Amino acid sequence: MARKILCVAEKPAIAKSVAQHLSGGQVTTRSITGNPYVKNYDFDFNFGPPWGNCSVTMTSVLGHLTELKFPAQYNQWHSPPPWSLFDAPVEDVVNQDKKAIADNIAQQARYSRALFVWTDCDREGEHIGSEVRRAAFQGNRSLEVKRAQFNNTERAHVVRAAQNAINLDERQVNAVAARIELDLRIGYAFTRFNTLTLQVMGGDLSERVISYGSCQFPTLGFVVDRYFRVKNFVPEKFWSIKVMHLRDDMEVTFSWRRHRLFDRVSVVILFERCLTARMAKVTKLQKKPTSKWRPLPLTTVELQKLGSMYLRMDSQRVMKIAEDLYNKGWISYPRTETDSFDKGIDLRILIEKQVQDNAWGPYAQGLLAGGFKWPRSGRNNDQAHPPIHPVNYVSLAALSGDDRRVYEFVVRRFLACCSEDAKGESTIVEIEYGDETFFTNGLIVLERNYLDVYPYEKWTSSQPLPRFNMHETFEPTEANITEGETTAPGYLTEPELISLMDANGIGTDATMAEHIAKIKDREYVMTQARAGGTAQANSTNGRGGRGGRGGRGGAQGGSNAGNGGGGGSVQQFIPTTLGVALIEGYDGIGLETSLGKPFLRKEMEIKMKEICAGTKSRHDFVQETLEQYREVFVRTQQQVGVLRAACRKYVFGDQP
DNA sequence: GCAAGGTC
Repeated sequence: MARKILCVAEKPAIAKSVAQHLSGGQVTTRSITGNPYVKNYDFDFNFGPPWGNCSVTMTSVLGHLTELKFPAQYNQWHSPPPWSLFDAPVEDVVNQDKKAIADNIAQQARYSRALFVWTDCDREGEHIGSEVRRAAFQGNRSLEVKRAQFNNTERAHVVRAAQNAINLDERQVNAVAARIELDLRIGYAFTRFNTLTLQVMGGDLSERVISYGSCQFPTLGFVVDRYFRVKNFVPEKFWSIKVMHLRDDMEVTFSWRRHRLFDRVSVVILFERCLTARMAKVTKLQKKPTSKWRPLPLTTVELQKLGSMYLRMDSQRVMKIAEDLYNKGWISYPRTETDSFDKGIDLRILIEKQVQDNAWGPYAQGLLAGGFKWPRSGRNNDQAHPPIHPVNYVSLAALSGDDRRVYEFVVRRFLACCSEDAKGESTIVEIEYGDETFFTNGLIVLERNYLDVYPYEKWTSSQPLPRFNMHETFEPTEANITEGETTAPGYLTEPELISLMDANGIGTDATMAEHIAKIKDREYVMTQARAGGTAQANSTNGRGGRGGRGGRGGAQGGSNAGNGGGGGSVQQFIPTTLGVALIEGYDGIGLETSLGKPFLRKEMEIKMKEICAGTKSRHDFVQETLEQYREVFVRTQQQVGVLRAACRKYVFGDQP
């Protein structure tokens, strides 16, 4: 065997399954000294030209290998002063707990011709690849470095990746290197500044760390923003017209096309015209097929949102359980942005494994017997992992409490994805009455399809509608003016917060739950059960004037959550006085790029993409961004009184 | 005593 090649994956599980596939099962496993998780796998593989048949050692890291740090002379908080961290030297060091892993790589590199990087195909993965390269060069400077491109560990795909390796993408490496540097400098500088300038105010502020992070602050900002919208909400009166008609012992309520108006006099005038007209006329009678779309393949963000909505677990708990289920081999990798299945994956085999279950087995059987439909494709693909799906069957009896509920959700969601949409027939009856238009909807659910295996969503037939004829006229049984008042939105719930973070590029699928936990831990926010225990998100905003059958039907792809089991009430986020003071303080500094808003972080994300596209250099990006934050820093220092005033007002309750 | 990002 002429050549030896070293392969390094991002995590042990990938190293193991890639080794299995490439070796065809002929593999020797060795433990390494100093780390219980990482293993070395030895086998032979033919990489094709120019490498040919090689002896391979496949190993892994555990995520990032190195960490960026300030030198020891910057360890004190007071001096050198916080602002010096903007251009202090930084050094890239191997974490103490990763030392053994780096040494293993260096050692294995010593007799290798080439290093093949098998980290995840995303930006962070590319950077981890560069960290691996550095470790390998410690053992062998003349190593050739290649990168395997793969986004799942299906056998043929892995073999193809091994035989078509490319080079590391230095642009992606640079983009991440810049992010790491910026997060470190800015995070440390503002954390020290906040803590030092506010702790001298004493009292409740004297002992705490008042951290700033490019993700934690915008996350807090969302919570505070909603809090003020609730607090400052002024109810507004509105009026509407409701028409009722009794026919064949069925009572129909027609809703007003205008929905509602905020001016009573206008409504009275329009209403009187209706009464004067006396007769209503059917102007539209439409029956049409409608459907409720089956869900998309499951991503991490969606799992976290729905876990909170359907299972009443906070996002950190859901992720912890999902990781557990993954490590035990029941479900696929739980951190993914991908919401479409690769054409290469054999979904039927995965469905077959679920046939043995008592609860959903028969449904899975039905899919195999002809009900199967290839899942919808969403727009997101991280090019690294497939959507979350069950990979092996485990009986619910073998799982405990919350594990059971998460596994069941993942399975049902997967089976629902592979099903037909629910089908129904919707009827719209529209009438003209005076100068106004009113309508009513009817819905008959004809085929439940995916809903049979996915009880988390509800779609039910409405009360039957009596028969109407086109152009017929009739005198409505009753018509009156209804009155209502807009209601305040609720405080932010976890699914809403995750949606906001996702939409604004705050954190990644793997870290969103951590940022939320962090601002709780720092006592910037607290959670509280929503009074009344109603399940739904907010937006009960002004339903006052709507009548009976309105609003049903045709809820395509909407997120109408059923309560889907899992009692308890929704948790909502309320900022503490400190949380409010920080956001209001920073907003009060008067820069449009307040640290409490997501804009700066969003801009960072855009510029990282530019680096990856080759239209911006790492150096320019770092300098520009540091300049932006330095300006915020200087202004904040000058106007530290504003920040302190906000703390006096909220934390100490002083009257301004 | 500080960040965010990987993963166990």
